[in-house]
Amino acid sequence: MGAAGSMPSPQLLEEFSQFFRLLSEPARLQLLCQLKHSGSMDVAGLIEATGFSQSHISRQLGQLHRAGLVSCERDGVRTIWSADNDLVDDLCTLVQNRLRQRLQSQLQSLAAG
Amino acid sequence: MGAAGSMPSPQLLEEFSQFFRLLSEPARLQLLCQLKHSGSMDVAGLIEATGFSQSHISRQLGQLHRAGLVSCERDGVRTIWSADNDLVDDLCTLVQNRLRQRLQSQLQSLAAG
DNA sequence: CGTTAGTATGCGCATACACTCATAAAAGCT
DNA sequence: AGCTTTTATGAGTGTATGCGCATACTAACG
Repeated sequence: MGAAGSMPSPQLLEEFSQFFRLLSEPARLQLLCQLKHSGSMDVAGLIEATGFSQSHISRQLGQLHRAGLVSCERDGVRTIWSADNDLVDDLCTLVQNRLRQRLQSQLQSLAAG
Repeated sequence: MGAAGSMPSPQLLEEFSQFFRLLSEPARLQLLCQLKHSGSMDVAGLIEATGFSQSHISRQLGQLHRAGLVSCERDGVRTIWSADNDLVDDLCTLVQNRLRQRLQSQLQSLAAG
């Protein structure tokens, strides 16, 4: 019943949704996880690991970079990318817990019903 | 440098991104926050609060319902909707902290540079 | 039944964006 | 200077989906 916190402003809602949109693309999420997993990689490594095209990877990394989720340093002509923080991991962990919890309750209601 | 956790499976990545996609739409996020804020509402109230069309609200609530983020109970011919858990609030809080932290560091580098 | 009120859905339009190809820009080597 | 390698970007295409209009379904009440 009774309510709780205050409503976020429209601008904040927009920022939230923009951020979540970044994570709503499997390719971007995969790139992020790959960088987390391997520490830091160049684009050739990401092409090898994901099978995506060079231009696709470059664009997705650009978006993640503008959002501050990855950082890069140039090594001569190459660019070495790395994941920048643990936020995405934390978000995924929360979501995964929720998914598990949901499947468990579905399992229970299936057994009970 | 050294790596950390293991890579999520492709299926899990797909589930994560599908979930985040749900939150990547300002309209859905607004509906969720409105329900959190007001406790529970019927569609008429949501139309009033958001200005969206009835069909739009019905569709978005349908998506949120399938994901288990909102629940509904029928009161005669009307349907009363309510937000189902705190996951989205927790996610938004994490993202908001990150946004604030990022702006603060930008502010610092502006003052320093 | 018919009528009315509330909700879900088929259809269409417009826009956003992932993805590719081709090409430009950047950085090193000779 | 050119030549090579690596990354970024302009242009185009196709698909997904937000959103509204109209309509069909569902449930109460006469």
